[in-house]
Amino acid sequence: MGLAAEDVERLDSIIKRSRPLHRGDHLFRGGERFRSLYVVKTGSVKTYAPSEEGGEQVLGFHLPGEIIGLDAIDKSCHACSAKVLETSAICEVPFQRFEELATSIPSLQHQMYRLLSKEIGQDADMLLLLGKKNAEERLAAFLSSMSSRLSKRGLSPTDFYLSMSRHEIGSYLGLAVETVSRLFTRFQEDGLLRVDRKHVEVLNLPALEMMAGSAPSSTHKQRSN
Amino acid sequence: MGLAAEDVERLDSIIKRSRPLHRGDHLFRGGERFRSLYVVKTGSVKTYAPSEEGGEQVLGFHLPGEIIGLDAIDKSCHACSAKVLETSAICEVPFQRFEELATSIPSLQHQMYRLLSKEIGQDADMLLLLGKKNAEERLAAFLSSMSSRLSKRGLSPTDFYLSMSRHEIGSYLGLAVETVSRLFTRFQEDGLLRVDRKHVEVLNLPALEMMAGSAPSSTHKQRSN
DNA sequence: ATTGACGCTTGATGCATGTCAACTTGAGTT
DNA sequence: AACTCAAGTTGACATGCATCAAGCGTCAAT
Repeated sequence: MGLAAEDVERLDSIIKRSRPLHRGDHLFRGGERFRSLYVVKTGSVKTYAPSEEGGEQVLGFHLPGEIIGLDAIDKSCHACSAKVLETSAICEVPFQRFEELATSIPSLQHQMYRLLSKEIGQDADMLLLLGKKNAEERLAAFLSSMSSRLSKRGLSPTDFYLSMSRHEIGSYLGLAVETVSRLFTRFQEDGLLRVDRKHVEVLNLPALEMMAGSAPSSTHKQRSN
Repeated sequence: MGLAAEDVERLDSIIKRSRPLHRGDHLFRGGERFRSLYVVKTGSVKTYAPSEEGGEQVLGFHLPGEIIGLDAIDKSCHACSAKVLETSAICEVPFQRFEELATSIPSLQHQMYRLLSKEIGQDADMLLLLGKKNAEERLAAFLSSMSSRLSKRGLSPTDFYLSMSRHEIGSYLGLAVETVSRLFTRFQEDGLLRVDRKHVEVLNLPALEMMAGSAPSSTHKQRSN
């Protein structure tokens, strides 16, 4: 991404590779001091805000190639927790060293700005989703997003396993588990998907994307505020 | 904020100050090329995503001291539009120059990371709000936020004018105008506020903050997913 | 194989909030 | 003043989705 080979090497040298982590392991917990960013190599991770009395709000799912912890730079302290959803390989990037390195490599610094900015843009998309879209559009958007993110990594955009539970999907999308379950059933009935537990086959990706693109399916429009 | 006087001067020298802008003026529109960040000096600005057929989703309100345009760094192109809500003084910071400057001032670079990170953290708060909170909690959170942001700038935390319409508040909070209106009325009946058009007096700030802090008021709890 | 726990699905019901409609108010214009 | 128009308020009604409840498949441990 526009870095000299020598710089890539320098960057590589500060990255820590840990042994594979397993389902349920934490990368960090809310309240801990922020030291490193984490990059998913393989597997998947969820970030969530533990709320009082056991409830939790899922803030995001992180697939290979994606970065975790950007929100903690500001306060030098993690506001959320990150938990591994399946056996995963994660790289740790000590932030202070990274920052020193970025100072001497302008193009790295620029990439970092872009990365942070991209995250902000994605959050804005999510805001729009939660603010304006109905249940059906939300799940369609979620599946479209999974599809495109996986295909970016060379995986099938139409055949994949969801490492998160229905409950976690619901929390992420601001829906009840039951609603998510019903929608999976409906999407299958409508010939959009074939679903078996965590295994999803997308049969009609364009239709899903259309649905996600804020075009209510029923003739009845709601939340047009 | 940890910058040498000399560096502050250098930063100052790249900032453009424009004549005051007026209600309805645009800082930029979605699709335009990204060149500068904007800092609100006085007044207020809203950012919004124009959707097809005239509808718009309000993405944020920006008060004095706050920065606009961070989401556009990634694609070098604005994804949303920014419109001035009242007569305002706005500073323009050409981003390319800023970036060059940051390269030679490590502490400025660090501040920039913090700024971007902070934005991400705030978006996460908003995600939580839209995903989990009911109408009452949302408006309480909105008012608490306005209160604290204004007081940071030395303005009254309990007596202020809202420069945005009820419709815009509704769009921002994912609620219908009517719901917002009813809530203002209810808050007033409950002795939390005194409201007259755009003028708001907060009579019981702690109660508002309590309400916003994801504690459902009615005994009936909902959206505990 | 049995048990238990958990995640998922499905149906029935209720409520919060969206939608529709009518009215009021305030601000600007003539 | 009288008029106009947008913004806000309020009431009546409709509905999408949460909630409650029950049942079922799956998996791990015994």
